[in-house]
Amino acid sequence: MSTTHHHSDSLAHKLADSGLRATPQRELVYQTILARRDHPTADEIFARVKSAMPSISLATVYNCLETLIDCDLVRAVNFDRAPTRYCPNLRPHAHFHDKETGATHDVDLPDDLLAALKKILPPGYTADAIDITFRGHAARAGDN
Amino acid sequence: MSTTHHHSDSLAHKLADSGLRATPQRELVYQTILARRDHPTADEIFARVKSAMPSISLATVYNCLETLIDCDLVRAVNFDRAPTRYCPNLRPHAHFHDKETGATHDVDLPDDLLAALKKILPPGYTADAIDITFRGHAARAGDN
DNA sequence: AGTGAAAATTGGAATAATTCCAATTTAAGA
DNA sequence: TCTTAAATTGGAATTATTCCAATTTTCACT
Repeated sequence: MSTTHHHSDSLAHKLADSGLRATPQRELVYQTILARRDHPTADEIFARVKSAMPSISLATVYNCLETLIDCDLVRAVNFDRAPTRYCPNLRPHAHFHDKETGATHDVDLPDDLLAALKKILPPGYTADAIDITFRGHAARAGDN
Repeated sequence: MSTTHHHSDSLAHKLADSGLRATPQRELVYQTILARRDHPTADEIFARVKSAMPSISLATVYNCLETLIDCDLVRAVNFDRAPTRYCPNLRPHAHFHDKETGATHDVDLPDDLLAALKKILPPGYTADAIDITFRGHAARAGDN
């Protein structure tokens, strides 16, 4: 009925498609990533999830994340050597990493640009995935 | 006189520009990265460097790499959570990571594409750097 | 050439994200 | 209900990297 419900269903289906089970831990981790799309780390997800399910372990959070990634429900995002962050945006997009605030924003990637990118590959090379990360800063209110 | 010599000079100059010293360790690490542009890890660089200078330590290799990066002589390249790799190519380029062989190739990035990429940022966002990584595979000789 | 201060190197300990593992718990089907 | 495979759990292990304190080197200035 609710939007949340809708997402749970899609989770259950996607898991079933891969022959996996829809456990409470997996649902919770998924809903938590969906609730605030701020690219949390595994530790942050663990912290958020614990209040609703105090018995969950960090290992399980890692396991769930791996499962969600395998089912293409979540993407892992890496900036340099920093802890991996997790992103529920499945559309093709780049990431903007703000050096000053540490925040991460999604930047939609137009189809034509994606196509242009693939064209710069030498013949014989096939890209299954492209990761694009901008690093910089956003003008703050008051900047001029 | 030699090409190698030329590079050493540029190293010394770039270091001096930043008020840093051109030590034998820094020269050697830099020459080693330049000798085979195969994006080695710190451990690999350490192994290659030890034969010419057995007394060098891994900590020094890390220190030298950090220095070279600060002087813009070398770029750090990260693929997912794998160990950082080091790249002496200073021109704007993307990286192609071959899943099958593990090899990394540079892919030159045309100016117009770079410009097009910067245009997708929302107003107010400024990118100081863009990292682009393709993951995929290269057709092998014999593939059809 | 000699000296002193700052910078660089070194080995080893410390850190931290992630993975591994063996034991227990849970779930789904016969 | 029973069986079996899958999932979860806590803690140990791994590993790239950073930190640290002690030593060595370098450079500028006499």
